[in-house]
Amino acid sequence: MPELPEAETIARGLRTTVVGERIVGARVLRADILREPKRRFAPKLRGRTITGVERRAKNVLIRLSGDRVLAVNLGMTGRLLPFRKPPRGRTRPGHPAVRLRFASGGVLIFDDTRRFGTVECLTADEWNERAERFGPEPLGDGYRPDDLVRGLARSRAPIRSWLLDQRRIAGVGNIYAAEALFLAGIHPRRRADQVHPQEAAALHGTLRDVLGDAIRAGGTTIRDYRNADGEEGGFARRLHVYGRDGDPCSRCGSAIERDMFAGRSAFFCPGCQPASS
DNA sequence: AGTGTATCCTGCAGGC
DNA sequence: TGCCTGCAGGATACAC
Repeated sequence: MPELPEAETIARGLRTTVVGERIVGARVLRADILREPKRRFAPKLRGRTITGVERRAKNVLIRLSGDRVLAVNLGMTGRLLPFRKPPRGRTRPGHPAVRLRFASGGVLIFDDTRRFGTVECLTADEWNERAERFGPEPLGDGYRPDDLVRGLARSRAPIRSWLLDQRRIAGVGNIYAAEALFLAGIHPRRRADQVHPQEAAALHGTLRDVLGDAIRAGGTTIRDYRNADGEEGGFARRLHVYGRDGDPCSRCGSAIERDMFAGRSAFFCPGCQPASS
C-alpha cells in the first residue's frame, strides 16, 4: 500500500480540494471494498459535508458533518481521486469502486485495482475505538527513542516483522521498514530484542528521517501509487535497498540481497546490515 | 508469542 | 503471439 507517507500526501492533497464539499450522491460500484451492505452505506453519506481530511496509520480519514468519519484504507492499489466534474474518456479511472458526487458538481472517486482496500462510514466514536488498536505515530511529537527501545526489548519477533505490525508502530510498511533498517545498519531478520539500545535509538531517527523525507518527496511510486492530483511520488529514486536486489550498495558497494520471510521480500545490504552485532 | 501459509484481486514481467 | 509462473506498497485468519 501506500504506506504512511503516501497516505499523508493523499490526505494533504484532498484537504485542499474536498473540504467544504457537500455529498449529494454516493455510488458503490464494487461492494466488496465495503464492510457492510451498500444499501446501508450510501444513505449514511448523503447530505453530509466534508469538514476535514486527516491520516492515522495508513488510513485516510475524511471527516463528515454529524460526527461521522469516512475511513479509507488504501490497500495495495487504492487511490482517492477528486475531479471538478465527472471524468470522461482517458481521465476516467480504470477501477472505480466508490464515487461520491458533490453539490458543486465535483466527484471523489475511490479507485482500487486489486480491491484490497476498504471504505467504511463510521461514527467518530466507532473510529476512535478502532484507532486504539494502532501503535504510536512514528512522526508524532511524543514518540521518543526510548519508546522504540522499550518496545523492541519486549519482542522476539524479527525486527522487520515488528516494524510492519500496526499494533506496535503505525504506518510503517515494507518499503520504509527496509530503508530505515538499512540506514540504521540493522539486518531485517535480527530479533527485536537483540537490537541494542543505541541501535534502536538510531533506528528511531532513521525511521523519522525516511518517513519525513518521503512525505516531502510526495511518497514512493513503485507502480500504482498516485497522489490526489493523480501524480507519482518522487521518492522511488532515493530508495537504497527496496527493490534494488543485485544493485551495488550506495555505501559499501556490496550487492543488495533479497530474502523472503513472513510472506514478503526483505531487501538489505549484507555489508552494511550484519545479522548480529 | 512467533512462524508459515492461505486468502482476498488484478496486472505485469519474465521465461519458454 | 500466447501461456505459464511468480510477484506486488496490506491485512487478516488459520494451524502449528
